[in-house]
This record gives sequence, C-alpha cells and structure tokens, in this order.
Amino acid sequence: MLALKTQDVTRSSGARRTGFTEGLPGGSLEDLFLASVRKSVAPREIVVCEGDSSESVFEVVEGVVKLYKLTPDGRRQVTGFVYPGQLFGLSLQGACIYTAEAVTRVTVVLYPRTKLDHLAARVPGLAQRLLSLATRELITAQEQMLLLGRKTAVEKIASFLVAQAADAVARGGDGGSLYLPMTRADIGDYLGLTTETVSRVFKPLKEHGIVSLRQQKYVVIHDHATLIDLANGNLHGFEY
Amino acid sequence: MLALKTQDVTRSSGARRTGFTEGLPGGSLEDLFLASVRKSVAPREIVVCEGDSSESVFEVVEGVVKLYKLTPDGRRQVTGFVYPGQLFGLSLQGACIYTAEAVTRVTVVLYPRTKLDHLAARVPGLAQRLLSLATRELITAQEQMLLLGRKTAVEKIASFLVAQAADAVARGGDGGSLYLPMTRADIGDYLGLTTETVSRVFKPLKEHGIVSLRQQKYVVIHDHATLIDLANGNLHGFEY
DNA sequence: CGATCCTTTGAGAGGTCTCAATTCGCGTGG
DNA sequence: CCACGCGAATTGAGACCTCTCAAAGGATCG
Repeated sequence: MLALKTQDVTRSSGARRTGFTEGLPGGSLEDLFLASVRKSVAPREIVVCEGDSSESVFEVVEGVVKLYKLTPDGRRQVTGFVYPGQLFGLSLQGACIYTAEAVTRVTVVLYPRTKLDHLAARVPGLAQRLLSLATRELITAQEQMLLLGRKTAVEKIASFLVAQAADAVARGGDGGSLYLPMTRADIGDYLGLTTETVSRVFKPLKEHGIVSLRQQKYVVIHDHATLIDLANGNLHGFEY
Repeated sequence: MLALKTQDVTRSSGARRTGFTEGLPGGSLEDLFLASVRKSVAPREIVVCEGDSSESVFEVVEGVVKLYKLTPDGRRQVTGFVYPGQLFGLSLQGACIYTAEAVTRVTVVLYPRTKLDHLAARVPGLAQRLLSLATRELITAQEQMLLLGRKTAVEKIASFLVAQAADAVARGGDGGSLYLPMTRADIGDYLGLTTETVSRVFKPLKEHGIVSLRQQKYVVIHDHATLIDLANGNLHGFEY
C-alpha cells in the first residue's frame, strides 16, 4: 500500500470497476470515473462537515468512516459507520446533513453529484442501484430507531456486537473475532449511551465469558447465541 | 366521498396522475396504473404486518398510516407516520420489515413491486423519483436517530410538534394549528417515551401558554419560537 | 520512555419508567 | 338530545436505569 499523505488527492484512474457500479454497462460510466477523485484521509479528520455544501457522493474504498449529527450544545449521535464498498453523501440535497469523519486512515472516492445525477437519468440500472443502496440504509436506520428508542443498554451493546459480526461476515470475516476501530465514545454515541455505560456493560459480558478482548479494539465472540438472546431482550439470568 | 367498507378493494382507474408519478411520461406508466389496486382501510387495521411477504409498494392517498417495529417482548417503536402523497413499503426486499397500521380511515393504492421494478429500469426518471423519496426518508430517519438517542423528553416533544407543524405547512396547512390523529401512546412510541411522559411534558407546555389543546387531537401552537428553542435544548427558564 | 488520550471504575444524582388510580373525552345507543 | 360506557389521557408515588462528575488505571504513539 502506498504511503499517502493526509488529504492526498489524485485523479482516479478510469479503470475502476468495483464498488457500487459493478456490473453496470462500462462504457457509459467512463465520464463518471474520469471525473472522480481519489482522496486519502487521516484518522480523526473530517471528510465533510454538517452544513457544508458538498457537491459529491463518497465511496469508501478503504478504512472506516463515521457519520454523525450534533445538537446545538454538542451532544452527538453517530448515525452510522461506513465500510469499504459503501457510499455516503447520497442523502444530501444541497447542504450536508451530517459530519463524516475518518475513524481509521481512509481512502474515499468522490463522484461529482451533477455527473452522477446526469448518468442516473440515462444509464439503465444506475438509479436502481442507488435506490437499492438507499433502501438498505433505510432498513438499517429503522432497526437502529428500534434500538435507540426501545432497547436497554445491554440489549443495545449485544445488538451492536451481533450486527457488527454479521457485517464482518458479509465483508468476508469469520464472525468470531471482530475489529472495532471506533472508540468507546463512538460506540456510545452510536447507541445513545455514554462511554461509561458502554464500559460498564462490557464488563459482565467479559466476566460471563460471552466475549473477550484480545486487544482494546479486537473483540472475540465466544457465545454468539447468548449475544443474540441478549440483543432480543432475553436476559435469562444475566446479571448486570 | 364514497362510503367505502372496510378493506374495500377496487381496480384503480387508469387516470391517476398525482402522487409520486406526477410529471413522469404518462403513456409508459399505463401498465402500472392498470395493475394498481385501491384499497380502503379502517382505523386500527393492519395494512401489512412485519414479516409478511408483501408484493406491493403502497401509496397513501388519504388518511394517516403509522409504521412500527416490535421487539420480541412487545415493546414498540413507531418509525414514522405516512401522510397522503407519500409511499411506504419501498424498503422491503421480500419480507416486510415493519407493520403498517391505519391511524385514521385510510385509502391506499397498491402498486405491484415487480411491475414497478420493471418500469424503473426503463422509464427515465422513475427510479430517480423513487431514489429521491428514499433519500428524503433517510434524512428524516437520521434526524430521528438524533432525537431518540440524544434528546430529552421535552426536546423530543418540542421537536415532534415543530416537525409536525412543518409537515402540515408543506401539505397546505397553516402551521398554527395541528391535527394529530395518533394517540399519546403512538406519539410516545415514536419518540421513545411512555404515554405518561408524553402527558407529563404536555402539561407545562400548556401551562406556559406555548400550546393549547382545542380538542384532544387538535393542538394549537401559540409560541412557535419557544418551541423551536425547546427542541434545540434551549430550556432557558423552562421548568418541567 | 514519557505524554496524552482512552478506558475503566466508583459514588451519587436525576430523568424517565412502572404501577396504579382517577379523570376525561368521544362515540354509541336510547 | 342526552345519558351511558369504554378506551384514552392524566395524575401521583416510588423504583430503577442511566447519566454526571471525578479519579485512577491502561494503551498507544511519537
């Protein structure tokens, strides 16, 4: 891997054929690839800021990005983590409605929104592909609303771990061990909890042998079934 | 208005040109209109149930529908209220991921998903139109996550009233008075609160003259500015 | 190897929930 | 048109879960 400097920007080669455009007729998308820009972003760096006018849709190629919204007094809600192959910035009409911040070192590709819109009107399947992505996000968002509005701290953490494990499997991981590059504060802000509560819930999970931490950010899942039970509110004898 | 019976179903006339298809090339959508079905649903009746396999996308023509998800032990999260002109069921791939229940007497139009998908691939603009709707929903969902995860009860209620007022204006209302056909329990389940807390927050809002209730379900907004402040966490001297 | 940020742990406060009873409002039927 | 009945809304008291504030203990990076 090349050692890219912070905010390193390069023209994207016209040869990309992975990610959200995969399988679509190649020739018609040349314009898009030629107009796309590849960018490397350092951890903790802001990619786009809530309220900014952004003219791009972003595809994460490498690393993890977190999206969050803020209340006027600084409380934070992480609305999602974006992994390689996923897009963000699709849902901005004019001004960006959330902040995107790199969790790890990240490589993103920027597609000009005007060009994407233009192509979506002409290339069969492109708008449908985007719709499918938006729809999937919507399903995730609704699940998250149930979590935020109606689940307890234990259920939230368990749900989070189960979902992250499933995501990891979908990306080719083994499901048994989990790399969570985000901080406890990020996890808390994603689940509507404080950092302290995240820690306090992790402790008994470790003590019961349900999970363990290889390192700070590597979680090993020993008892996936119990985790699912906890996520669904079956606390059968789980003391916290 | 015709007196329709519960679950009354009729072939949709091919002449509809309002709602989400407005402005799209007419001829190519004849198929869709001919295949669409109009249905009338009584209050409290289920339109589609979480887990059901539904082959349709629904457009609300009249009335209000609430969408909700349930935890295994019956806790409920209302993910949205759907008003005339809006769609739901777009985000189902195979099985429905939420329950849709009529709040008032409702008229919906069912579009077969296969037909819609088929047309989306050919009619320029249709997929984009759907994408735009999904995108708007996504923005709302993200705002709701901030509310559910990070706002207090007062902020939640204030935010809800402000948002409902804005919606009402967008639908042609005056913004000063508000018809809320849903119950307190529905509002609570939408905001991640209990019925009791909704009531307890409404009381001081009324006492401070910020809102009043003409009837149980008609809210009059007297001080919109303060409501916005409360929604944003500026509780400047607001005792609760 | 030091500095800094992140995480963990503790004690206490507070906001929201639970459970229960009462009141209210609306639709129904006389 | 009015009385009735039932679900919905309100109100109250107490419990509980999560937060806040504070400090100590780790981990990671230069």
